[in-house]
Amino acid sequence: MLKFNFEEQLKNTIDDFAKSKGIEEEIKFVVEIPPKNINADLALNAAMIIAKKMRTNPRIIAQELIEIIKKDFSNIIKLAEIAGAGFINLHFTDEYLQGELNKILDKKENYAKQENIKQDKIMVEFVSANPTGPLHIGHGRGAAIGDSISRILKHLGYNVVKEYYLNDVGNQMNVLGESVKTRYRQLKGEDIPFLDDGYKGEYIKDIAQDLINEGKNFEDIDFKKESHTRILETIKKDLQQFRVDFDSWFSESKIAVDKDENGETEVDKVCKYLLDKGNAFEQDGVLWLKSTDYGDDKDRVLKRTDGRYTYLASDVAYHKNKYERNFAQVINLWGADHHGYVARIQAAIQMLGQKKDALKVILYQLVSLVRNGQPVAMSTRSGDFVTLKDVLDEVGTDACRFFFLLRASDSQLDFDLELAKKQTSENPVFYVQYVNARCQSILRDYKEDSSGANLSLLNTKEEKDLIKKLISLEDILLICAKTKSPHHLTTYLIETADVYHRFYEKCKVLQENKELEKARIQLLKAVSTIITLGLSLLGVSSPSKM
RNA sequence: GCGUCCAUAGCUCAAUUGGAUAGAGCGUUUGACUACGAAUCAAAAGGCUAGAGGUUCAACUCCUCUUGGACGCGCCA
Repeated sequence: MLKFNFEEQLKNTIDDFAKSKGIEEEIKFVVEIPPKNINADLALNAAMIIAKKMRTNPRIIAQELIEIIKKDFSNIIKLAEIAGAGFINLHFTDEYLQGELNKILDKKENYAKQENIKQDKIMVEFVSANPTGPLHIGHGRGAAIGDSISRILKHLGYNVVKEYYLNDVGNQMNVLGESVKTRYRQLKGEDIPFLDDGYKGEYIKDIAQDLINEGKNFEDIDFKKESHTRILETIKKDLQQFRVDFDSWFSESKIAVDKDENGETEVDKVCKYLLDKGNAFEQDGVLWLKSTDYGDDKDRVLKRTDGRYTYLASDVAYHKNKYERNFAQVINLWGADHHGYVARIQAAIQMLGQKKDALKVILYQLVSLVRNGQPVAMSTRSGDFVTLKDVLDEVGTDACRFFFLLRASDSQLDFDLELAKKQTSENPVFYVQYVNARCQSILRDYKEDSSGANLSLLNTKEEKDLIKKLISLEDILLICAKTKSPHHLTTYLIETADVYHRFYEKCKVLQENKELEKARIQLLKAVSTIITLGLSLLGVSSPSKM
């Protein structure tokens, strides 16, 4: 724990200092891990901010601040120096680094858990693919991101619920049933045309064929129900293979079909509520949501002339339900093709009395499949998309998840199937997993007790760099939580692997000097802990042999 | 036409959300296995951050315009 812990500790010191200079406002300084080309453990920008308010030279302020830091934090900071325009660069004492290393060794897989975190309930809603077909590769990216954010938040100590919203009512389910029914009849030899707007994928025929094989009477088959159930089973199986499990499956029928004692659904009620509050209005036989009041560029239809509700109406009721379940924060993962939807749902939750930031929508860009640098067709003529399962069967869950988590969600992702399968350093998954394999190959043959090793013997540059890298995991997780972006963790693991392999080249672990050997064994244990923990938060395994 | 996101090394992408000399991996070139796993390491080359203005001590990051891409724009879900 480098940055955030230290920021906390410094806050009072800096505020007092600012007050002594006659500044009453809060100083919004940051402590950061400096760019790679800077030789320092942490950098502090407070002097520049204070100097700006005082209209004076930041380097003078920095010098005064340095004296105070040296005095107050001598146990943590061994060197503080001015750099650049007025940055204060800080270097940790060896004792501090060893202490943090010990924390990793003590806490093991519980390292970086936060003790004083707010116990707010957070919901992460993701995938939520319609049960009209198997998950495709795009759903996979959403699943990986949503699941990893949840794992990270959970690890830090938040109370997280992962939910899948199931759009299992509405016309699409009828179309699904009819599609299967038509295929069934065609397979039975009837010469009938397929539906114009039916689902054309091969999986529809597969379901029809299964139903035929089961030999039930045509009249007895509820095609809609059978199709829905079977597809949902497939989705659940795929998610299981992808190591994604949901805490909760929320069916749209709960809010759009189920009625209370007055014969009203949740959708009926929320629309009435919005109408009463003046957030909705009727015009030309249509019920409109006045979303322009909250920044949307058009008002949106809630209820059509034929009396049926739109998808939006369900979604508003669904979000109302989320907040009724006391989620302080709601995170939704949507494919970027739904971006037009953000403004209206943001508008809706504000009408329901929530603050705008009670809902965070993470949009992820679509995935392009590539094989050896050449684009792969994403859908076939028959209407099948490349399914998540196909990709999982080909490259494995580890590689698939890691690749999805490699990039920021708002950048388009090229997924190279051949690269993901490679077992060389070109493939970052193996590069990182190899670290643990190397550690374990030494550790499993080491029979002595290394606890109580003298960690101060770890004093080469490679060893110290490695320790610093390991103990910054906590900061990385906090950054991931703050930005809701797990890719920082992926990048961190690759960097950590890099630092480890460098250490490994330079510092032999097993050797004559038994005291140093012990200390390095302890370091290996810490590396193994951090890599395993980090990968597990991405949902990736870390085998001890590869 | 309107809107959202994007444009960074040959390629794929980072840059801790306004901070220092813009970093990685791959690819390329050159080295390192009679030491714990060479699935590795060391070194080099590679950049006017698409272009033009602006805001400020400080801009890849914020604002305006231009160019080029992806995706939206239904009383579909």
